[in-house]
Amino acid sequence: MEAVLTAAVALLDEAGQSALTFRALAARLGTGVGTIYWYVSSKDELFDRATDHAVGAILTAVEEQPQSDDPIADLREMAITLFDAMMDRPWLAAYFMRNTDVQGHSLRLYEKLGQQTLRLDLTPRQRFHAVSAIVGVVVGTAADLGAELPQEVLNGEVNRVEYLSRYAESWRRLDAATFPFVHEIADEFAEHDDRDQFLAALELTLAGLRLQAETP
Amino acid sequence: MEAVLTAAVALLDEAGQSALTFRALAARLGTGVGTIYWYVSSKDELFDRATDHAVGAILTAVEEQPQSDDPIADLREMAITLFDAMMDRPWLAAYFMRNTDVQGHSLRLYEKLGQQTLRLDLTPRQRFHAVSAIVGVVVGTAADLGAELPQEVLNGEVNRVEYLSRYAESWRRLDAATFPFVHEIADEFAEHDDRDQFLAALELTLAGLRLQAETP
DNA sequence: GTCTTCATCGAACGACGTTCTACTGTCGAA
DNA sequence: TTCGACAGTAGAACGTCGTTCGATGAAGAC
Repeated sequence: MEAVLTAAVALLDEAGQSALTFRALAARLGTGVGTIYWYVSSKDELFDRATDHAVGAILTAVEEQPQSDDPIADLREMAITLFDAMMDRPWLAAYFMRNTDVQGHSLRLYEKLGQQTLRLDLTPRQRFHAVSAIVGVVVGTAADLGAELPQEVLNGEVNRVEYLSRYAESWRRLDAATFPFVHEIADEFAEHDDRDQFLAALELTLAGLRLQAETP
Repeated sequence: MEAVLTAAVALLDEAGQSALTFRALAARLGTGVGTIYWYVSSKDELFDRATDHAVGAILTAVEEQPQSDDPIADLREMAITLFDAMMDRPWLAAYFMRNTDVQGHSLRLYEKLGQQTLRLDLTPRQRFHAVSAIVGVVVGTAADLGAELPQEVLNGEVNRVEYLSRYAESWRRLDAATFPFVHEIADEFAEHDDRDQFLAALELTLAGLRLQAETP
């Protein structure tokens, strides 16, 4: 079981979601496909378990983070740790928190985030919505990343900026009168950093949350 | 071409992403699979075009919305319209804005949102990040919705609350000392409404944005 | 020695995306 | 009228995938 999961994670790390097939996994483990079905009842469950296996490492990293006197700062720190881990493993975003029966680590991580909101002056509902919003920002941004690049991931690192500039240029070619915003944005988009984009979105949510916690 | 797209959208509406196959589409149109490949070069492109086809209707709805004197209120209105459309068609979230070369309507919608930020006192980068964050909240929440229910969608409407309560109960069975947050949340989760959850997340982001636009 | 249980294996099935070749109709040039 | 170019159509065929199933081994219990 343990071996199955680490092999599955290795396949996902090496070549992404599409590389994790029962045949490839069986070949890597030197067994037959039927054997894997003895440990796992479907591909969805395989994904769930592999995801939770990887989340385990994130969880310990989050648990080692020292707690400050500002719950919102702690939430930021946790969200960033989670996001960074998902940048390394874009496939994580697609299955994170999808089935907490199987994903015990994910649930613990969710709990960890939620505990910070317990230190804020909020209603239970507000707390629930706050954590959902934060997880949404992390997973939403990371999920985009995972599916963004079509085939350019196979080539060198340079292709990303080239890919973005090609897009930016096609945007600049649009009529400036009907697309004023896209024009203004094109340069930003060409040089944009996914992590900055995530941090900005997170900051907006956290600012809103702080406001909510401070106003009676 | 037009017929292909409307048939594709119909299939997606009736039974979700997995129902849109080249064979099913061909059968519905009374043609062969090869014919569809004459109009569209891959399944990704089919999804992109079908998505943009559906976004067209959303775009006109958004364009008919009257403009108020508060750009942030207008942003809220647009985001809600987009989200509501995606609740009807959860498959939309997975492909929205994925390839603006093909998705002209999506780009126009993006532009529409961006134009509201032009009325705010922000830097271009802040505008870019703001629109990305808002689209992220909409698409992120809607994407969750689309993949949330495993087989329960096949049955009646009652199964959703049953499904949620089963989860909530398994959460309540956890140790109260190590899972204080999950315990507090369980009731909220059992009765939670996806739209409310989205509105709360949106409100946090918009509050943060308003703060950002007001502080020099 | 036999029974039961845990575990392994890979052939086989059906569905999928995609490719390929053959076919039909239409229409301007000769 | 004939002919070839060309826009569309059609479906068999290929390889890959998730999943199922019955056969097979291994190892302790009685």
